[in-house]
This record gives sequence, C-alpha cells and structure tokens, in this order.
Amino acid sequence: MAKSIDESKIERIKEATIEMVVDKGYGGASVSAIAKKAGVADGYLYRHYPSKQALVQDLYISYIKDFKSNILEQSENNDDFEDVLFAIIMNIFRLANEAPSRAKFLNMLMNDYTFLMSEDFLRSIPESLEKLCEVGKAKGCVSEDITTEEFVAVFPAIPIELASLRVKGIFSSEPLSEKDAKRAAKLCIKALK
Amino acid sequence: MAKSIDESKIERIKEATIEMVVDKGYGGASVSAIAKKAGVADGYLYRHYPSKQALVQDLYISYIKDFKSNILEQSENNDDFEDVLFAIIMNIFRLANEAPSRAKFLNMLMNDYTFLMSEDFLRSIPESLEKLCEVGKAKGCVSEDITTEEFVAVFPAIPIELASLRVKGIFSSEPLSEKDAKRAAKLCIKALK
Amino acid sequence: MAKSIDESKIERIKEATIEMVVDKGYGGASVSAIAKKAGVADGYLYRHYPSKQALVQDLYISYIKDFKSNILEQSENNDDFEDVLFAIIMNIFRLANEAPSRAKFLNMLMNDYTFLMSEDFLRSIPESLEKLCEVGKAKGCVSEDITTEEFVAVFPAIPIELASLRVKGIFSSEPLSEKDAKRAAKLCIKALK
Amino acid sequence: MAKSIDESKIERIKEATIEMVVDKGYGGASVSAIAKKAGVADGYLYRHYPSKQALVQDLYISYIKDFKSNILEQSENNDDFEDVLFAIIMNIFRLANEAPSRAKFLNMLMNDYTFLMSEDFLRSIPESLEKLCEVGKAKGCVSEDITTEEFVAVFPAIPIELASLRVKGIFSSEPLSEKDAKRAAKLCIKALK
DNA sequence: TATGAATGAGACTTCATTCAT
DNA sequence: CATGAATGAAGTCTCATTCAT
Repeated sequence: MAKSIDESKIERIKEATIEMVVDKGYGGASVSAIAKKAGVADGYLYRHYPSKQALVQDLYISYIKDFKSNILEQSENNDDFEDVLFAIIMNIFRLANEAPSRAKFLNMLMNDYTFLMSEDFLRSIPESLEKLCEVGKAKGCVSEDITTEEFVAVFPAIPIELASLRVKGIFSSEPLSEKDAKRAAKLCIKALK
Repeated sequence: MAKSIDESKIERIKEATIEMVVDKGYGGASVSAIAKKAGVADGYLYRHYPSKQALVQDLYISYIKDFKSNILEQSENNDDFEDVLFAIIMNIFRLANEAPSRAKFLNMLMNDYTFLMSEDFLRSIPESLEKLCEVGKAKGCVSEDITTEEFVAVFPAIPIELASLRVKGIFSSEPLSEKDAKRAAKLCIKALK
Repeated sequence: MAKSIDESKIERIKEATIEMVVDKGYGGASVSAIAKKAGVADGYLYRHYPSKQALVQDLYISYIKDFKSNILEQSENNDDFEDVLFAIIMNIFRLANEAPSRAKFLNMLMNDYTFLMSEDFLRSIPESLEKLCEVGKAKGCVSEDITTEEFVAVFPAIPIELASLRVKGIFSSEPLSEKDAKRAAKLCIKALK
Repeated sequence: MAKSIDESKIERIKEATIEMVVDKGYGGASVSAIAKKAGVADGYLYRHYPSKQALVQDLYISYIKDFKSNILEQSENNDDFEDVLFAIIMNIFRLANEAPSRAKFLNMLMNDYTFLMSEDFLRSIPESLEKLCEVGKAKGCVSEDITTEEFVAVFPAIPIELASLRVKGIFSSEPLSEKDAKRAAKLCIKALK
C-alpha cells in the first residue's frame, strides 16, 4: 500500500521530468519545477536518484532498453520480414501517438552528444540492429552488400524520422496510422533490396 | 582612428561555441568557458551577440540556411536526379568529414525542441525539400504516391543518419568517401521509386 | 516537517538593505554585500523577493504607507490642530532619533526620480495631506487661500527637513526633542495662518 | 575655434549626464549611454574627467556653488528682506521652469548620502544661509529665537519643495510664476517672524 | 519517511575604464 | 586629439543539492 503510493510518486516524477526536459531543455528543467509538476517535495527526488543527471540518464536508458528489447524480440519472430519491420514501426508510431513527449525525449537525447551512456551499452544497440539486418539478409529481403551502417540509416532511421516529423507537426499532425506504418515498412524494404 | 574589429576573434568565438555546445550541451557550455577557449574576454562576446542564446541561434540558423540554399541550388541543376542527390549528399558528407563538430552541432539542435526558429523560417526548410521532391517526380525518379513527408524521411534523413553514425564512430570512423555517397544516393533512389 | 522560515533572517535582510542603500546608494548596495551584512546566503534573498529592486521598492512602499496612515489617523483626531501637527512631527522626529538609517532611506528614495511607485499609490500620498489641509482650514488654522501645494511645502516639508539636517549632523547631532517638535509645529502654524 | 568645438562637446556631456542620471539613476546612467547621447566617443569623456563619479560630483558641486554664491550675493543686497528672499526664490523657480532636469539632479543628489562633498565645502553651504539668517534678524524680519537650523528648514527648504512638487507634477505642472514666488516669500516671512 | 528552507557555487551579463590606432 | 574595440571585475540571479525537522 505505502509502496503503491511511492510508485505513483516516482511515476509522476518520471512523467514530469520528460515533459519539462522536452519543453525547456535539460538546463531549463529545474529540479524544483519537476518536483512541483510531480506534486512532490524537491528533496523527495533525491531519495530515489542521486542527481538530476542520473534521473534523466536513467529514464533515457530505460527507454532505449525497451526499444532494443522490442527489436530483439521481433527479430526472433518467424513471420515475413516486412511484417517484422511493420511490427517495430507500429511500436515507434504508437509511442509517437500516445506519448509524444516520451518520443521527443528519446529523439532529443539520442542526438545529444552530452548524454552518452556506458561504452558497453552504447555498443549493445547497434548489435540488436545488426542481428535484425542479418535476419533480413537470411530471408533474402536485404541485399547482401548492404552494410549494417546502411541498414541502420534506413531502419529504424526512416520510421523514427517519420514519427519525429509528425510529433513536430511539420507536414501533418494527424496520428500515425497502421497504413502509414505499412507504407513505411515498404519504403524500407525497397531501399534495402 | 580606433582599433578595428578583429574578425578572427569572432570566428574563434563561433568555433569555440560549437565545440563547447557539442561537448557539454547548451547548458554546459558556459559563456566563460567559450570565451576562454576562444581566447577572448568574457564580456567580448556581448559586443557582437546580445545573449548566449542569440549566439547559438545565429550559428544554427546560418548553417540551416547554407543547407537549404544548397538544396535549392541543386534542385535547379538539370543533371540526372541521382546526381542531384549525390551532390547534396557529398555536401553533407564533406561537412561530417571536415567539420564534424559543426555537423554534430546541427544534428543536435535540429532535434532539440527548445531551439525553435521563427515560424517563417521553420516553414522554409520543408519547402526546399518539397521542391526537390517535385523535381524528382517530374523526372520520374520519385513515385507519384510518395508524400513529401515520406520523401523527407528518406532524403535527407538517410544521408544525415549515415553522417551522424560516422561522426559518432558507431560502426566506423573512416571518412565518408565518394563511393559511400554514391551508395547512399542509390539507397534513396531505390526507396523512392 | 521541514525547517520553518526564519523570520529574523528576513528582518536582518531588511535592516541590512536599508543601511547599505543609505551608505552606498542603490547601485553600490550589492546583493552580496547585503546578504553578508544580514548573515544569510546570497541566494536566500531571492526566496522572499523576486529582485533587488523589488526588495528596495517593498521597503520603501511599506514605510510610505506607515507615514500616510499616521497622517490620516491624526487628521481624524479632534484635538487642537497644532497638537495634530505636533503628533505627526513627533513621529517623524522619533524615526530620525531611533532609526536614522530608515529616515535617511525614506528621504533618499522620496527624492530619487527612479523609484516611482504605481500611479495610484503616488496619488494617495498627497491625498492624505490634502485632507489634513482641509481639516486645518475647517479649524481656522490654515488660511483659506493656501493651496494644498503650499501646505505640503510647509508641512511635512519643514519637519522632514529638520529631521534630515539632524540626521546629517549639519548644525547639531543632538536627538530631536519634544521641545524641538513643539517649535516646529509653531513654525508651521505661523506659516500657514 | 577648436576650443569652441571642445567646449560644446563638454557642454553636451554635462547635459547628457544630468538627464541620464535623473532618468535612470546614477547606476543606470552608463558612460556609454551618456557619451552616445552627447554624441562623443566613450573615451572622450575620460580626457576631461578622471571617472564617472568625478564627472557627476563636479556637476553637482558647480551647481551647489552657483546656488551658494547667489545666496551670498543677495544677502548683501540692501533691499527689503522679503525682496531678498523673493530674488533667491525666483532663481530657484527659474531653474525649475527652464532646466527641470538640472533641478531634479540637484534635488536628487542633495538627498543622496553617497554624494558627500569635502568637509570644507559641506560646511560652506550652511554658512551662507547662516549669514542670510543674521541679515534677516538684523532687519527685524526673523525672530531672534529662530535657530539657523530652523531658518534653513524654512528657507530655502520651502521654495525648493515647491519647485520639486512642480517638477514632479504632483499638484500642477504649470510653470512657477512670479506670483508663486511672491506667495512663497510671504510664507517664509510669516514662518520666521 | 518526506519536506522545503537554506545554501553557495557558478551562470549570464553589464559597464567603467584603458589604450592601440 | 579623439575614437571605440576590448577588457575583466563585479553584479544580479538561478538552481542542484543538503539536512534539520
């Protein structure tokens, strides 16, 4: 019981952190503002995270982990390769539709050279994509001469860019549909063939 | 009569700003540290820019403008469409090879929701890409049913991602070659067909 | 649960501010110096006032309010008019004797064209004096042809000037006595008759 | 010829200084802003004054000197005492009418405990008023039991306050007339009798 | 346990002053 | 002589973090 209250507080802190960081940037997201938005005391935050930096890093890493494990999971799926890509894309699009702040947060930190993770972890992301690339080649959907680097620049870069454009509202602000995901998957398949 | 403005100082400030922002993030790049790195007095910066924010914004916008004008220029090139893409990609790769900090800086701010430019300017970038997309369709290189959004997610997103991966040294740290650019152009062409 | 606000600290800040402003001027009274004199941290001040300017303004306004309400209070007093003036003068003299810094502070800001208060408030001070002037006329102690402006130039200008001269130690540094106040009241009465 | 250009520059600096100090306060009146307003280079100012402080002090002292010498001059005038006061008052009122900034400047610094002049000079002002007070007593216009302090609190305090109220526009913004000066002189005479 | 008062290092910025031209 | 580019000390203010309650 006491624990569940605790959990909800932590959840609120996480939510508040993401929104503040996306809205005001890392520097502009003050611990006080985050705590206020989460409805907890400034000091409370420090009972669960040693520093603001650690809080943001933790959130970032946990999202990256989710993403990575989703890719690994789907890689082991025996379906049609296009369906595998489609499933992963749907995950990305769902995030953009349902939790745009989280999507922005991820996008922002992934392109911020300040938020580097441990070397080990940094290597582990490409590895999951490398595996997916190999599956694609094995299934004859990815040309043998495509490098992993090129693969990554297509997938997941294309769907991420699509999600990012929607979240920013550059060309449209409509939610990303299943049809959009299908088209995205096809786009990637064409590029990689 | 009085001393003339030392342009090299301003250049050094720009250089220092980019490097500091890339290394430490916007918040971590203190004006003092930038000034020190540039070898000028702390206050000097404020004789040319009204604020730290304006300094970074100015640099950002000038780079975006360069990029945009390069795209517009190439769009009017009557060569083969693949060659047009190749030329733009070469520009991106050259930047990544020769001025990796500048490339990182651009990539970082383009994905930072805090650094928004004026509405007018924000709209002008997609417009240049829309024009390129139409040229591609006119030349029969881009399928009629590709939306501008999809076009952008392929080009320039793919070459930018490739440049970003190299600059981060994820799969390789070799300079991006002309051959890499040719392959990237082909990748885009395949996706858009 | 948490520490409670230390009111004495706020009091010390007020005291220190007044003394520093009087000694060094508004510009010369740095927040750091004020904080040091008050024995609090530099940043502490900003938990109670949004800016240095607001701190000084607040102090100024609260003193002016006290002064104004004292005049209004005495105006409703049914005593002899000279006694009314005497009571107000005693208040001014007491301030000069007991809290000379406060008296200097008030005098300084009242003659500083930078520290203007809200229009409403600015109007409200002459109003209280206008009322007093009318009371004086009703009681036959102030000649009917004296304008409010002239009234104000006599009262409270004369006692304020007397207090100011003492506080500066120009002619004497003795505390202002009850006898001094009596003479001052008489002086005003003679002028206004 | 060259000298006259020089003189006009210095005059412009003086004018600009007074206006800036009155408008923005001593701290808010930056040397750059003063120089710009005067149409001279920042550095030019330092060829004539060793510091900003000295510039302001110099102006202040020269105005005080003018005022003092006017009082001394009039004290030796053998006219009716009321006419003597009237002549001095007219001088104060003329200043308020024709050069309100200068009047404000003087008033501001006279009530600023930061701008203290040399001890010698500080003493010399009351002395001129003391002399005037004695003349008043000799002519039977000032009661023997009036102290110099009281005399000063009446004269020149009353006319200065009247001028100040007009300049601030509290009760009226009309120029101060000869009639106003006559009434002010009468007011002082009544108080001092 | 949770709070929020308090801290103080350090951020951004201003501006009096200097001096090469 | 006059200029204004350049300096850097010092000012105002913010905010991550601590700790008494």
